[in-house]
Amino acid sequence: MDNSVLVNENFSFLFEKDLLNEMATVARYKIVKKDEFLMDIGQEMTFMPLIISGAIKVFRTDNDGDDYILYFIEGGDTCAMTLNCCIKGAKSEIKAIAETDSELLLIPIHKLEDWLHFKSWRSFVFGSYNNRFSEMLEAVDSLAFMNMNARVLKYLKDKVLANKSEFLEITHNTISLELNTSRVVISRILKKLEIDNQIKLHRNQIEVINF
Amino acid sequence: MDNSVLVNENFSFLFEKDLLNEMATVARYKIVKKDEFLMDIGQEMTFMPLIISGAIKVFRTDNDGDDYILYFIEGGDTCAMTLNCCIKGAKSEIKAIAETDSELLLIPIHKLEDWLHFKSWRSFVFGSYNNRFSEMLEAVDSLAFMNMNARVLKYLKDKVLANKSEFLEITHNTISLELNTSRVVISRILKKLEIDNQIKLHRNQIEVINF
DNA sequence: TTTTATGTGTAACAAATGTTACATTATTTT
DNA sequence: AAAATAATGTAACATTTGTTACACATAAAA
Repeated sequence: MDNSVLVNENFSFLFEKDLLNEMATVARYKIVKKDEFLMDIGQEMTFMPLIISGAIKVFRTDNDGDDYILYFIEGGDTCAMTLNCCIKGAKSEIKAIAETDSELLLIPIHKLEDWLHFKSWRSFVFGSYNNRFSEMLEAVDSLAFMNMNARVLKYLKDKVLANKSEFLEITHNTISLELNTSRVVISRILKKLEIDNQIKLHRNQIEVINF
Repeated sequence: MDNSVLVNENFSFLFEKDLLNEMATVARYKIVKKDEFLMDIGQEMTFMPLIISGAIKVFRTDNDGDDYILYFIEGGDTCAMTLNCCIKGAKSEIKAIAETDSELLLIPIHKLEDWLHFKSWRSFVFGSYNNRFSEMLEAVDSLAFMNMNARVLKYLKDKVLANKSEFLEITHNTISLELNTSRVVISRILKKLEIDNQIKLHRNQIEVINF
């Protein structure tokens, strides 16, 4: 399948015709497998990823290497940090990892600015910023206003959306790493959620109920 | 003092001549006093505030009306949430209050998009997004990785920068409201910081030492 | 000047979250 | 099949954060 078909099939509802044509000539198609790194802290970006299918998870990492998950990005969207990097030639402040096998369209970063004369591109860029900003606010909401119990449940529900499945293949330990807490805390909370009939626990799998 | 002088005196180092001229014709000068509201959650924005002098503090509020301070914005900057609102005609997701008496230049929101053909405006807009995004990340860092003790100290130091003074006129109760905790917790931590020689406590005033 | 409201200090206790330790089970490796 | 590894369950305890209660000091209002 050539770029032109790919671009038109996935983004014709988002962008105007001239932009789609330009995109087809400069974009590069890429497949990333689950858990593959897209971007790490301090890394300089050379492209903007547009997500065709799948989902990406975005983390913040502290000096000790501890992670905290910020949000998931799904199809038809892009990562605002990349947007920033484009303009400033700066380094990434976040870490992005494929949540599922995903298809991406990589756009050279200088195109971000070049394409601002396209109305649809401006809407897309500012819309993406807006979405990322809202997700950052949600991350703050969780941390500032919710207890661990509610945060774990929100994490699971967000993950269901990103994976398009109520059956999550994940271990308690992984959850504890992504929420920067300990495995025992997570196991305790998950057990409470199970007794409360919100999830069902299996080895390596959590089923989210009544979603 | 007319608008033209005002705009040129404060933003000539930031924007190109043509843009400064356009700005002078549409901008409105406004003074806000300490603790005055600039923006509330759910409110629709009709202008972008550029900060000439002073500082603004930005909060997130939950459904119970509890606040959490996100960051301070200082001179020569603007609020990214306003930027979002411009494009989407959306409502504010944050609350902004004058931290000190401040001078603002109010720009009608549709200008955000109109002026994107100015290189200096694009840099400013994307730069502002970038700054706001970094500050959101800092807010997450505090919440996800730091204990209350460190968060209070960071809050005080940020406040020193915003106020350009190591003598902060503030009560323990106000701090507790802005960090969404209780007054007793704050008093306890402040006392520890004082014993630790990082601050000095007075009635209605905290002095931050060795800044 | 008396009264009232506000700000701060601190003890005692409660609740939430984090840690250590170890048992049990399932899976993978040898 | 036996041994090693990984995932989960759970008790006991430690630490951090939040709550209640009250004393005392200062400032503002009557």
